[in-house]
Amino acid sequence: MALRLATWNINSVRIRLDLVDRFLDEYAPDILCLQEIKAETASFPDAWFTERGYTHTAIRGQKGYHGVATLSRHPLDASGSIDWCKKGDARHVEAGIAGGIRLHNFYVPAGGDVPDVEANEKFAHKLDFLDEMIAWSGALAGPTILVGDLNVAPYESDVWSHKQLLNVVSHTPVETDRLKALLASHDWIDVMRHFVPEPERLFSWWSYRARDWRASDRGRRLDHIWISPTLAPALKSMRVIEDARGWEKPSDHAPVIADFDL
DNA sequence: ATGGTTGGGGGCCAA
Repeated sequence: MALRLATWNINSVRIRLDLVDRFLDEYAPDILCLQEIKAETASFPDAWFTERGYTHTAIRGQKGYHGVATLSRHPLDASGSIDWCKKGDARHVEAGIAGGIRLHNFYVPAGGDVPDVEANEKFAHKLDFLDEMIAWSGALAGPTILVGDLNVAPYESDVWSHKQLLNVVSHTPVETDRLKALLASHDWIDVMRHFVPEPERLFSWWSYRARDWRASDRGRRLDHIWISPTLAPALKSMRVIEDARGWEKPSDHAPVIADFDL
């Protein structure tokens, strides 16, 4: 059974329904995982998705900030979420998909501007969140897929300039070390890097603040698709849809697609 | 060294 999975930090789902429509038309994922929906669960446009065949949903929204949604053409079961760092934030939702696979959709805290846990409690929260993920991941059993905006670009070629970003939140050693520990904690296969090994450039996010995001190409790989090693034989391909970053009124993140044959 | 842009929600904060 072919299964196409997509993950996309949409930066407000309601303001970007036209872009989502185009993406669904052109790429037809079976499952779409969104982050930063910026809507309460009750104001999520689920009827809009139902009309387009995404009749199974697992949504965790909150007012104004964050929020994740998993939308599927095939049944989802036993959805749930974890209250990371006991903050009550909507940053994670999980559900069962075909083949007994658990799918976890994450929006890891961005961490603010200053990479110092004493001066910046948002950065401390981000590191605590990653530490909780490492402990959780180490205890996982069964086939699992982890996707989402992890807000960390772990490798040198995941950013436009390793040296210039070493002290920039998303690529500091305390963050990249944690992401590598998280990868090791379950022997995760980093699907994007599986198909595009270092040192090839691989980005999924470009700042809104660039004059010309495509020309300057100062991107980072903040979005991820990871799978349990047992799912490796089912993995077929991966694409970053960079074009979508250039669509009208875009998200600052591009969607990432993985294809499986389960 | 700095500022650059976007969205939500309500008169700035988070990214």
